[in-house]
Amino acid sequence: MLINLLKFRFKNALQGWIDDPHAVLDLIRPSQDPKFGDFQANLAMPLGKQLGRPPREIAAEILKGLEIGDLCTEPEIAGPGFINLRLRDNVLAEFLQKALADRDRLAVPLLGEAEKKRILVDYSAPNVAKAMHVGHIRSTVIGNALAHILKFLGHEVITDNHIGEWGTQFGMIIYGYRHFLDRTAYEANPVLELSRLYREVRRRVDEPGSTLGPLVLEETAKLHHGDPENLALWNEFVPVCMQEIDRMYKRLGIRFDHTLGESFYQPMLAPLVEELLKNGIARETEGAVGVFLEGEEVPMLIRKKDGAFLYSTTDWATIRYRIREFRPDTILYVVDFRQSHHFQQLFAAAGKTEAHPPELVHVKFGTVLGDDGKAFKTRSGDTVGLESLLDEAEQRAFQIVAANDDAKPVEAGLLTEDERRETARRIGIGALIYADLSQNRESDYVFSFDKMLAMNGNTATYMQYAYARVQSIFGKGNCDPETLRDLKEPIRLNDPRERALALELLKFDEALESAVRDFRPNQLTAYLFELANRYSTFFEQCPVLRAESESVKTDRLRLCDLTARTIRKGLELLGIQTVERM
RNA sequence: GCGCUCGUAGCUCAAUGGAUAGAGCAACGGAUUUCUAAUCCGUAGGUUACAGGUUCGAGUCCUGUCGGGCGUGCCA
Repeated sequence: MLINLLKFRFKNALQGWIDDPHAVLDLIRPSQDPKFGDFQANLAMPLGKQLGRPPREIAAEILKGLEIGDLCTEPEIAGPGFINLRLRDNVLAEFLQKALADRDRLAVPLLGEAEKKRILVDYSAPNVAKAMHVGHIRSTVIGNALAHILKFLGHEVITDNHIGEWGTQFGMIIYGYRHFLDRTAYEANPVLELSRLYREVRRRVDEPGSTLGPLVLEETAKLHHGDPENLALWNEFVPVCMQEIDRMYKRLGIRFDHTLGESFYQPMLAPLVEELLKNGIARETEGAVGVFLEGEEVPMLIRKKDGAFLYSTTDWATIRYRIREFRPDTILYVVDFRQSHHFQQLFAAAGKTEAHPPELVHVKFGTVLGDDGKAFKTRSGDTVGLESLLDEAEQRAFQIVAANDDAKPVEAGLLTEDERRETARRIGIGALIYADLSQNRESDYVFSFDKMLAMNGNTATYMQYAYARVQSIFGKGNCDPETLRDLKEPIRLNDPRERALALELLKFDEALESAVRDFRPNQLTAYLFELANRYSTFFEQCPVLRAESESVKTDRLRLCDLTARTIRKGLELLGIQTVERM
């Protein structure tokens, strides 16, 4: 909001004597340091170079033509030619009032029709053969957050969970089921037993000198060819696995518009390969069928020599189906970076069959590592199950919630047992989601229970706490925030802490935009942390209910209300809930 | 071998080519008869792996070296 206004004014000032004002407008940014004002324009340096004149001279000239007096105090030229801008308090107040009055969007503008896109987000995509583990959480929470933010900004978003239930892993399970089944264990907990069978077969296949590999592949091939017995087993296994997976999504508060698994595309695979063979895009190679792509050493295989299909085949068919069915402008694949090469090939391949392929983006993320820097495993060599992680998060949160509640004076009003449990659930799950989202998604991260479930410092809890403290003020002051939202009196910002908070509140829209620009939710977590931080400082230094006058009190309450709503909306977009008391 | 990717404080991580590289944790020192201390204020901690280069300006871009991770036709 603020920055766009400034850009517009600069554009007008540059019009006429600069060829392409748009190229340099991105150099208007929030200041890194408050002493450089609220915003800084860094465009005089490159323009100076371009025009062969001293940057400070250029900056002065820009200022001469810049009509900005209504928005900012007198701009300063500093250093090599930075233009430092400080907004007038009445301008901040005006925007705060707009945000306060906007019940749904906090004055975050909706995208114009021209900028709107239809975006399909492919994320989570668990493998039903294996129990969901800590690695799955990344795709799930990142995809969910991106989908929410994109939608809030005005894009049309379609989410699709591309469940893995048709690959070689099923051959392993079927083979395991026939040879190593523990019937009692299966009846007690089928998913656990299937997942054990998977690991068991996997282990045996990987043993040196093992002859199991071909037998396992044969089971997969039989399934793909419609063998009734294997199909019957498949039909038995998938629903129980899906129940398990759905339970996780429910706990995480995640829903998909579509859940079209690999098997959904199964009927399209054979025709696709035939078509590609016929039109010469694919050809036979060493008994298999592959597509030879420019610049690639090896072909992308789409049919094995035993006739079974590969994930490239399914993914290709999926792209075609999505184009036909959803007509997306963009498809995002929120998938582990180790599949980079696969997507690179797939995207290139899709370009061969689709006349106007959508923009295809691999939103890749790093691996979850152990202390040793290797892919994360527990001591027993297993990955950490997602369910036990969720359980532990909630348990830890419960301990802290209960301890804090007990420590409160009785008159503060204790939580009921149910409230404690629900509060712990929101805080624990929130901590887990936040720990993941707050990292740059492209880096690997070292798994640590303590870090992932931490509830101090830069965590969701910190924001939930700030939110709860606002609610507490409204409760104690017996004030309905609704009564503050349409006040006409301008907000006065007399204290530097008030002003710092106000300025941050007005950057919400920019935080959202930067979170989707490079598909990095950590841009939003960083913003929310900064916001909560400024609120905490304000909270310490600026009494609200005991303010020196009624008008100061009202203005501070308005800041409190907008802070709470911004935090709640921000967390909600990340898939994290707030609590009224904690 | 080739390709991709990463290397930032003791640890975990930030930083759309912009000014003096920032947080959290850990450490140390302060603040509480509280509008909720799950907090705040402060101190300390850096040759951004190394060497060149491009640029008015480089943690960021380019080249090389060293080190890690991943990928490299019948898994996903």
